[in-house]
Parts: sequence; C-alpha cells; structure tokens
Amino acid sequence: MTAMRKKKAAKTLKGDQTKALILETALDIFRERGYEETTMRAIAEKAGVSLGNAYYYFRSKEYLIQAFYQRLHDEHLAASLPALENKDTLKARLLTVMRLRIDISRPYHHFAGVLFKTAAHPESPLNPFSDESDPVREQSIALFAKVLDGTKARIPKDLKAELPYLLWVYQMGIVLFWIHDPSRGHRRTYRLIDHTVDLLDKLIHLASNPFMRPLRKQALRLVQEIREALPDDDNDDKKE
Amino acid sequence: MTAMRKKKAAKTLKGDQTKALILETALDIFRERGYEETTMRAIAEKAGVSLGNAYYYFRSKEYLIQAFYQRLHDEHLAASLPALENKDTLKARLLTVMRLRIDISRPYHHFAGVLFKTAAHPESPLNPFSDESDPVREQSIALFAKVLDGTKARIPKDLKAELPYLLWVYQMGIVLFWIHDPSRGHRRTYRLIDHTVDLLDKLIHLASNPFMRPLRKQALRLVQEIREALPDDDNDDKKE
DNA sequence: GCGGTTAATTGAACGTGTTCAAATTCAGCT
DNA sequence: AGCTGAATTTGAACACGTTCAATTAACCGC
Repeated sequence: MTAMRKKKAAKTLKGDQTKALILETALDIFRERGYEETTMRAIAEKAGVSLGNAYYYFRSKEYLIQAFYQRLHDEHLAASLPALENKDTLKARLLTVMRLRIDISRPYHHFAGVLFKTAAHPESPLNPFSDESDPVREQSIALFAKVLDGTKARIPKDLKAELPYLLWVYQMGIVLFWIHDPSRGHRRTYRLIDHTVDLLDKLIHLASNPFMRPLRKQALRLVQEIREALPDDDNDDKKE
Repeated sequence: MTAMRKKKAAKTLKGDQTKALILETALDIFRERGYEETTMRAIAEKAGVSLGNAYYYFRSKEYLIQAFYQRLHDEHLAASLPALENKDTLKARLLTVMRLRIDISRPYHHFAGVLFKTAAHPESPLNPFSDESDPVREQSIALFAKVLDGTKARIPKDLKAELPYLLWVYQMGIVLFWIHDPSRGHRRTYRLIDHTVDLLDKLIHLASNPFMRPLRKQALRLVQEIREALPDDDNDDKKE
C-alpha cells in the first residue's frame, strides 16, 4: 500500500523528476540573471539539491543549454504547425516560421548570446553540427521540409532536397543577427526577416529557372561537399 | 652615461617588452598544448613574471587571443602582397589570398577553435564585429579591397564597394570550415576554397550583368541594412 | 523481510580565471 | 642625491566549474 504509493510517485523513475526540476530552476535563473551570472551552486540551492547532484544529471553547465535548445525548438514547432495551415505560398510560409522563431526566443534574448558563444567550437556539445545536438537539428530541418511541402512552387528536385538544410542554416544566421540586435522590440530583426525572405523567394525561383541549371548544379555540389565534411549528417548511411 | 644606457634600454618603455614576452610565451604554450589546457599560471611562470602581472597587461585570457588574431593577419598580409604581384584575374588573386590564409593558420589549427568559440558572443572582445577588434577587421577588409583593385574585371560600382566586406565574411566562413576540418593536410578546406572561389567568380560576373541590376540592388540594400545594425562600422563617418 | 546491486545524493576538495591592496621600481624634477 | 607620482609587479584571496570517494535511498530476486 505504501509500497504502491511509492511506486506511483516513482513512475517517472524519480530521477527524471529531479532532472526536470534542476532544468526548470536553471532556466528560471538564466532568464532572470543571464547565463554567466548564474552559478551552478545557485541552481542547486534553489532547486534544493546538492551541487554534486546537479552534475549527476548534467555533465556540465553547457549541457543545460542543450536542453534549453531542445525546449526552444519544441515551442517553435508547436507554434508553427497551426500557423502554417492557412498559408500556401512559399514566401508566406517561410515568413511565418521565421517570425515565430523570434517570437518564441524573445524572453531569452539577453542570455541567448551563449548559445552561439560555444556554437562554433568544434568540441562543444553546443556545436549545432555535433552528434549531441543531432536530434534537435534533425527536427529543425524537418520543420523547414514541412514549410516547403505545403507549397505548390515548382522547385527542381535537386534543389528541393537541399533546401530544408539551407533554410536551417539561414535561420541560424538570422538568430545570430537577432542576438546582436539591440533595437526596440527587435524590429530590425523582423525587418531583416521580411527582406531576406523576399530575396530568398526570388532567388529560389531564379535558381529554379532551367537557364540556371548549370550554376545551380555547381552550387549544390558545393553544399554537398560541405555537408559531407561535417562530423555527422543524415546523409551518412549508419549501416554496420 | 649610465642614465643614457638606461634610457636606451627602456626605449620600448620596459612595459612593452614585458607585454611582448608574455604574449610570445602564451602563444608558444598555446601552440603546444592548446588554449583551454594552458593556464595563466603556466604562462606567467614560463615568462618569469607573477600571475598578477600577466593580468596587468592582458585584461583576461581572451585578450591574448585578440593579440594572436592581429599577428595572424600581419603574417597573412606579408605573405599576400608579394604573391599578388604577378596575378591579374580576380579568380587567381582571390584564390591566392584564401589559400595563404590557411597556409598561415595551419600551425595553430588545433587551438584555433577558441577563436570562433567566443567569436559570436556579443559581449566578447573576440567578437569580430566588436569595437575592440576594429583595427584588425579594417585591415583584413582592406586586403580584400586590394585583391579587387588589381583586376581588370568590370564590376559595377555599388557591388565593388561592398565586395571587400563580403569577401571578408566569406573568409570567416572558410576559416570556420577549416577549424572543423580533420582531413589530412586540410585538403578538404583547400578543395572547398577552389570550388567556392570558382563559384564566387561566376556569381560576381553574373551579378555584374545589367540584367541582374534590380536583384543586385536589392541584395546590396540588404547587406547595407545588416552592416548598419552592427555595433561599429567604417561606414560611420569618423570625421575629426 | 533480506542481501545485494544499482541509482541517487552528498559535501569536501581541487584547479583555474580573476581581483586587489600593498610593495616595489622607475622617470622626471629640483 | 632625494622627492614624488606614476608605472609595474607581487602574491594572497575569492568565486566558480568540476570531480570524486563516500553515503544513503531505491529496487529486485529470494
């Protein structure tokens, strides 16, 4: 009976609860004080666990950010799917998704800098190309595939295959800009999105022109080459 | 007389010597052991100064990297100028400069990751757009202006004005790739340079076509918009 | 219930980047 | 030579991220 209760309480294996508690607490303090200013000791204390315990669940402070990364994507996806339903042009769909990305990220603006701080570091788990961020990257790219699939735009197969990845890279660029954007309400970022989406839309249609085929092929070969060199990619056959 | 000697010895004001000594020592150990693994205490000890003294000359460990940055550019420039003398096409000149960049950087490959680690962090002195890296950025862009000036290529004024900056950004992209490139002799990076330079050459000529004028104008307006949002830029009039 | 095995938790200790008040050296002036 | 203020140098102290051996709690087959 008491045994039953205990089991029920531990249905998420107890550890998962602690892990979630630590993460929530960490994100709370991050949002309030920023990343650098938040100490692991403060997180542990507010969460009511010991310092060592926090490290039992998160191998380092950086791993807390990776969890944040995933959460951000989840919210972005949840907001994007319904918003896409009544849009059918490529331009409108891309615009929607990009704007939502910023909408979702806004509460974390002043500490989002660290996201990119380590992002380019080869050995960091935060590196968006690293194995460890594989799941969220795949999901992010998949969202852009969905953006494309909903349109009637006539895009050549070769380009269409690479576009989700390219748009994901584009999104990283926009977020990078947003991190540096101090303008009120981040309106500069929104304006940049408007203009780049407009331009991208034109470029995609230009690249889809038969006349552009050779140049397009060459550019796509290049993208392929770059992707292959990256540590891990869904292009690899993971057979063995 | 002894006073004379003293004055001569101190013509670099003594402090500069110490600063240089610390920097040399630091770069030595960085090259051997990498950045993270090198402690400020080790640098101070090997340089024969106290720990606090190292901090008197370099506000933080990161500032040592900024000095490294500058040195890298100096070497790059020194190697590029003579190499450019007998090349007159845009393609050949760009290829030369890009390849030299990697040649110069090679000895530091395994610790160059930190360069970009903090590079994207808005508040870091390493951020290539920050005020603090202003001089080396200007010089870097100026090198690409020189690459352009030596060619007979007919490039529209508007594009030609922005190209040095754009090529500098392109170079950052290549370096980013190189940091992640584990291939023997970094041949993947060299291959990427070959292919991208080829493509860039074509794109620049395509964009120079009168037919492309509207799209080019739009793209350039975009570049302008992005540059204006950045903290500090040579577009500001620094009249005095 | 009861060992034994695994999971979870603790807190002390370590190494490192950074700070700072105090001590020392230096440069110019009389 | 002696004084004065600035530049340089020192080393102890601090805060923080991280590690780890030891302790406690939870689970499971008997």
